[in-house]
Amino acid sequence: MSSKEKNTRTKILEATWQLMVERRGMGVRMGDIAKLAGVSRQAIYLHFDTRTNLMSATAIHVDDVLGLNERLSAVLAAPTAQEALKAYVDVWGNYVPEIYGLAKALLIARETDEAAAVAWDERMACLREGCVAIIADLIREGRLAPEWSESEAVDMFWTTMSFQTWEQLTVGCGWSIAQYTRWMEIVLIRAFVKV
Amino acid sequence: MSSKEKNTRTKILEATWQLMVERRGMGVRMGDIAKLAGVSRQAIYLHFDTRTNLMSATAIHVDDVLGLNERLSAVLAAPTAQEALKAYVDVWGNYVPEIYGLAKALLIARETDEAAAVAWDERMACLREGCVAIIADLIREGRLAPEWSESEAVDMFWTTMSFQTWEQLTVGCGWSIAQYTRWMEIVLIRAFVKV
DNA sequence: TGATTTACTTGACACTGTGTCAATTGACAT
DNA sequence: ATGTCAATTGACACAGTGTCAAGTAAATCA
Repeated sequence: MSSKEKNTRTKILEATWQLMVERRGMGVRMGDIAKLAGVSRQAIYLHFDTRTNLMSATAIHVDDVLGLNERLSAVLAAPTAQEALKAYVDVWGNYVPEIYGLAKALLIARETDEAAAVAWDERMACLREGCVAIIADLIREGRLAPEWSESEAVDMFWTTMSFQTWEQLTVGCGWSIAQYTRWMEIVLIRAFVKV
Repeated sequence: MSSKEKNTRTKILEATWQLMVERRGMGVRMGDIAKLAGVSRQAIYLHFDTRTNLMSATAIHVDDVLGLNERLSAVLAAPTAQEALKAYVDVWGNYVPEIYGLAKALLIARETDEAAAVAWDERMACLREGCVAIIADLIREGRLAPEWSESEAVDMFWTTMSFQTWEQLTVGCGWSIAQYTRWMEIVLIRAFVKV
């Protein structure tokens, strides 16, 4: 029953996803989504209270389908913290393009909408977990540069990995993903790993 | 004539500034600005085409009054590039709170509005100029870490100094300005200065 | 077979905030 | 007196979200 016939809810989520990616998160109206999903605009409101609600649900759906959690946590199995850090940057750097439009929309909605803020923070909390794990590993290996407290190191690591930084370097400065990961790894290792 | 009696244009700009700061850039309507400026809503449209236009003009006005350019370029007189870098982080870290609300609004408008994008990019170009100068000084002193190309170093420096990074560390992680400048200096010096 | 339920459609409408327009006022200059 | 400039007033168009009430069509149950 989960095979060919998608239910309305899923059709809406996937239409939203597609449009958000296509238009990089901009100018996606409820009516557009309804049309693409082959459903009436009001049907959307039968499943999602508000636009923001729909965006949050879509973000969760996408992370679910693409398996961000699995991808990120697989990385923590690396033999050393330093290798885990590098792999982490790789996974994230290559993941962001797949969610760019949606993430952008959520980030903008975040400023004016509580539900969007919660949805965004949940996504980013997942990223932060990996940062926590990697810094903890560095400490365990005795290789965290000594000036850092654990929490400050996590904050800085997480911030450096942020969506906005990714965006400014790639979209803003025209960097390739390869450039992003290369320099990111260098900066992070210099910042956190004792020489 | 420039003394006590402000002209309408200036009254509007200062009302906008005040409200943007008070409300951190959110929910500031044209009518609110008009009321605070003691002027009709339509008077605003006599001076500024659109809301975004007003925001851009306000941003320019504020940078002008606060003298960001002077503050930033004063820094470049430091004896060494490394000291200039530190001073640069200090100036910027302490400047951002003064423009936070307005910058935030402009950043959001940037996504949907060409004029806002231009205004924002102009502000950030000014920040970038300092980054260019400092990296150039480092090269002149032979102290830029050798893997960096000049342009990549500037991109990374500029991105690390970005408004969004400042925001995530202070507003998001609860850091003080002192924490921000301390760690920022450490990360940047490790990233760029040859040991 | 007919009654009820469930999911969706249709079209109209309220609301918010931006931007437009036309008619009007008051001050000041010639 | 007349013209002009800056601002006011109130009405309105427009876009997009969210609401509402009535209607339809298929599935489920008796």
